[in-house]
Amino acid sequence: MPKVVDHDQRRADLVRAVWAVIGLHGIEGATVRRVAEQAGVSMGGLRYYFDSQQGLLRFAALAVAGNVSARVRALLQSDSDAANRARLLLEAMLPVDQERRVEADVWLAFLIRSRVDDALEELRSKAWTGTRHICRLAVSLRRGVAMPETIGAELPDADLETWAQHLHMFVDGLTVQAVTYPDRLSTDDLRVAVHRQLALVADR
Amino acid sequence: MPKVVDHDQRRADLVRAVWAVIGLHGIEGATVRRVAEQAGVSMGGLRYYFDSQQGLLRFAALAVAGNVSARVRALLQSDSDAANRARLLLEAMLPVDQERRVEADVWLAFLIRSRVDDALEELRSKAWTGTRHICRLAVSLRRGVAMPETIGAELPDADLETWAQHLHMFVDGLTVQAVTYPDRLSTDDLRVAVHRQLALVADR
DNA sequence: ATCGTTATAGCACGCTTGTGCGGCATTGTT
DNA sequence: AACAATGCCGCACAAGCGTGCTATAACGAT
Repeated sequence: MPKVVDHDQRRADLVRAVWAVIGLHGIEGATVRRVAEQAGVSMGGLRYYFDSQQGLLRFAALAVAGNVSARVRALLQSDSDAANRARLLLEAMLPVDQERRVEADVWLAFLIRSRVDDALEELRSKAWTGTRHICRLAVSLRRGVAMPETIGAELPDADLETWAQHLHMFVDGLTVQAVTYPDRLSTDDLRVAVHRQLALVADR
Repeated sequence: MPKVVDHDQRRADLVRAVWAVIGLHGIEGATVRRVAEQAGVSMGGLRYYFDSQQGLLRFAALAVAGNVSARVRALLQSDSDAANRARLLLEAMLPVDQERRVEADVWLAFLIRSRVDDALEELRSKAWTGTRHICRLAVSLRRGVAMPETIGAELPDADLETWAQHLHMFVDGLTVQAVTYPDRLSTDDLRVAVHRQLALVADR
């Protein structure tokens, strides 16, 4: 058996290259050649790990979702007070630092593309369900009611469910603005906005 | 003088073709050939009115902004009660019917692209200013204070300005969700969400 | 009816794209 | 040292792209 490399690690590197390229040139600028160059690999080398461009981009999109998911999972096992956990949950989805802004760039690019690219449809659907679930968790924490256990289950109180819906929209809006107007919405502004929105949820 | 056609009307037709293509295939699918075919024109015929693809797309994007702007202007001269006008102002920016969903598709596609396409930078900047202004108008109407006269001027009351900011994010989030999850957010849902958010602004 | 301007068509070119494929390099095993 | 499996390279090709350009059709003025 010859030369052995860590395939998972290699794929992770290539995915990071995809993110970098999308951050610089948008999703339509994420050509095979450019990704290969960014990764310091030849076209053939890239093709060895991803048999098609669509597969590469799909994998890169799933990796973003995986990042968010991992952060949320880690957070759910922490043990600070409820208000803080609610805030951290939302911030786990948002570009609260410079590195994460690229993540958000990539995410939004894929979300918009998913409207016309069937290969991303499952991702889009799961993204909605996941985000909504996290919003429900945050509302529950802020209101001191039991957190929903199964993903997809609505909150028993219709009013709280509405708050979760509004929080979901607010989060999406924040993402759009952070990505589109990075010079108008600093990471601090973003944090403050989340804090205030959660205060609204708690007050009423 | 020979064959005379209404250039503005012709351009408007071509722009509608651009919108249709973007709605079907996304902005990266908006090739010159496809737009020409959608408009029932040859490539040369299209080129007669737009000397470059970039010019065509840019014009199509500006036309969307023009639509919104026209609706808002018309609304500001109507004379229903304040709460209604506030609601209608926000709805003028949102995809509240099926036809307008395409408009939102196109708009969001351009907004995302503006991050990496310098030709759209001015558009992006003006979009932010305009949207924020409309949000300030809506807040003013709902709170019964004087509406700002100049675009770009912050509301005198810092609390109200914060509400305008949140409304702006909410509107952007609604747009994203209406575009990305049309089957999960009906136009009625959208209207209800706007109504509720404005009620929050009024209540405090 | 003729002319001259304008509107439209469509071909051709150079370029970029994704992908197929044959070959070379690398390295653990024998 | 020799082998063979694995990792990687980079060219070749067809398809699709934006755009330049020339020819033709349409039509108001004369």
